[in-house]
Amino acid sequence: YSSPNGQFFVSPLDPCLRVELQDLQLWERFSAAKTEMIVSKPGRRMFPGYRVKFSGMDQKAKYCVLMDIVSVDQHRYKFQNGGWAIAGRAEPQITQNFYLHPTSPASGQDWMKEIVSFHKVKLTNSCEHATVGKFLIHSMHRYQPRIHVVRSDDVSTLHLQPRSTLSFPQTVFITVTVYQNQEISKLKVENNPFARGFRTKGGRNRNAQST
Amino acid sequence: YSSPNGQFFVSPLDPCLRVELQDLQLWERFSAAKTEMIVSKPGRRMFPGYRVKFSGMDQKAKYCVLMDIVSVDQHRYKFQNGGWAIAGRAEPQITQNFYLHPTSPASGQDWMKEIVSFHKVKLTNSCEHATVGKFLIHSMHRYQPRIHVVRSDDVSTLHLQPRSTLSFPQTVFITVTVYQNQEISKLKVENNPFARGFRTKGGRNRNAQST
DNA sequence: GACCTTCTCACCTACGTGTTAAGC
DNA sequence: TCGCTTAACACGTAGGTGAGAAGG
Repeated sequence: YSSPNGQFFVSPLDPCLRVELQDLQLWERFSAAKTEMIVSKPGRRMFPGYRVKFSGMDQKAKYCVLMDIVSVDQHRYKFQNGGWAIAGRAEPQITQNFYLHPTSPASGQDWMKEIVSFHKVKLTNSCEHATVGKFLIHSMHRYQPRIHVVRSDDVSTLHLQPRSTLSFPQTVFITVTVYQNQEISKLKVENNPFARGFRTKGGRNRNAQST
Repeated sequence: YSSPNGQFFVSPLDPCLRVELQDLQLWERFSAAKTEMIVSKPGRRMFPGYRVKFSGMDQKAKYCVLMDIVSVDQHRYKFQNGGWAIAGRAEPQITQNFYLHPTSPASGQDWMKEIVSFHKVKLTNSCEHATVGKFLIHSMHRYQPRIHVVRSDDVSTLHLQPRSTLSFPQTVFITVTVYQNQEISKLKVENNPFARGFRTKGGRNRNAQST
């Protein structure tokens, strides 16, 4: 279902619909080093932020857009000798929790007008802190963010309706409470504006993805 | 339709519904000095923030809550000799633009659970900057914010459905681009946390309304 | 000890304030 | 000149960073 470069996704349900992952180069640099995302009690944003662009929607039809994060496999991982290794069976997967993008419902025209951003969602490992916009997931597990598109403006019956589900392999990540791979923390510091305080005095990368 | 102290409002459409203005004392101190609100091109928040509390809703019914801002009279005003005076006819009123509270639609139970805040809405005098959550209004005119409650979860037909409309006389204000009355700017500085930098070194009023 | 989590911190981004001076 | 608007500014609030120490 993907285009040659993996940037676009096509849904069998809605063959015209196209979804394009933003900051693709950045995602691929992280992915090549095995992306890590911090998970914390109060919740931590993802970096890079999850942002997509839609095209091929019916301009006048109404759509809802959702996001969720699902397990990629049944393993628990550990970082050992500079690499990731399997370290036993996964914790039982927590019930999927969909996050409805606050623009929902909106017309295809509105969705396609500008980039749709999920950069404010947070990852938490604490049930008590798991409120709307926070995904409750386990540390040391591999996850995949996904996008769901539902052609409807009835928010109350979304779960009953057919949906197009799309995911980008570049966005798979392992959750950690502290970064394990120095290459990852280096990429974070170099590209996340909020971590600018940790950059070496060189002063490059002033134009990276803004939040 | 109001309770003796003007704090509660009752709708003929839904006699059980009660709406209570928050920060009533603060609003009344501003109102006594003739409230001014800054209107700017990029948009300016109101202070005090517009916040209400609902009670008497049907716990399980679905409601949408909207806000708008309407002209109080047909005059343009000017500040002269320490007071406000009429200075000609009003500019033609701009088409009413409803702001749907992002919690909509939600159950009565959800609406009554916590204070419903519109403190993030902004006032602008520029068509180009008038996006969702911004009210386009004229400077030097008098306005009244209002709340609308619609018993429905169908966002697409809200304008066709019966609504309960409520307004608090304490929240009437005159728009300005620069504060005219020193008493108003003093009240703003003393009570708005974001203006703390302009307070005299006394350090009082540390516990005023937070945004 | 080994491994992972939690807390606190300095340092940033982002943006809400009234004031002031310049603009029209 | 007068009246009003705009833009730049210093100074706040609010909250997003990874590092490092402490805890389990």
